[in-house]
Amino acid sequence: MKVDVQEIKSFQRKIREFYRQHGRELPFRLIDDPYAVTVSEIMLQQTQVDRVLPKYRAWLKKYPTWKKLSLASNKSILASWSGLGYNRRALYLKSIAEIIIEKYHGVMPSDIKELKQLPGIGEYTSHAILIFAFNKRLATVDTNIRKALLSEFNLPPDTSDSEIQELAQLVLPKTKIRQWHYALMDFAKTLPKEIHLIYKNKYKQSKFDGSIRQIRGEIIRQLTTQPFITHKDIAKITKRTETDIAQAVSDLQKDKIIIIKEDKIYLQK
DNA sequence: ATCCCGTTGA
DNA sequence: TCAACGGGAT
Repeated sequence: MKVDVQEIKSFQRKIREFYRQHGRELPFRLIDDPYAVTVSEIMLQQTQVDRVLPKYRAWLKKYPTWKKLSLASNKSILASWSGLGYNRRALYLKSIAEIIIEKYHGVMPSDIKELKQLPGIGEYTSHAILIFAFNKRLATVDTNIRKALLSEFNLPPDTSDSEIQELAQLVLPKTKIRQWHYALMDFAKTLPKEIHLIYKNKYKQSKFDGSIRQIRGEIIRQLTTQPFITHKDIAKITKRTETDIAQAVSDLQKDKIIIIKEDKIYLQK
């Protein structure tokens, strides 16, 4: 991957100018507290900003620190998460809080390897935390930034993640790394979707109505208002087949979201 | 009906 | 490498 120095400079100017005129001011762009940054980044995984905003504010009010979060019940956490989807993320966040309190004595590590060990934190989020909370000069690539780089440098849609990461590092400015990433993300939003992602139906999801997912959601919703539930209760509420319910329960169990004791279904822990 | 979009585990 | 995970606005 080689890119002309002048090309990099002009790209940087273009992105910076775009940000000066069209950059979004978002609450999680005004803070660098590692806890708040982590909460925002995990909420923002697979989830639009507009959906995250009210939940993010409410979450920080209710659980303002790692310590407070580590002491919260799963029931309370899942209730706060309701509406965001991918409920595993809420439990990941609580696990992270427990690890930070117990293993790191309340201080989030700033080492990439340590960060990636934490549940729910992968390639993108570990880098994002280092950039937004620890002010590191590092690049991170989400699908929007990927789209911006492919488009700007005329790269083929099948360019590998490692190549994109390398390019992102190459075009990284010397300073204001946080703003650079905000700018890239905002700029990328204005670009058309990647054709091959549409072609591969990457955004396609199976119908919600009648899905196992629908039952999963209902079970979790019920468990945020009562201590346990049975297969029979679920059948009555959802009017779904025993097979579908068994599947949903088994999936939730595998995801460590629920546990079963004497035919009763409880939230984990 | 379509759209958004990172991590995990097999 | 790839399926599974999610719900609400439009």
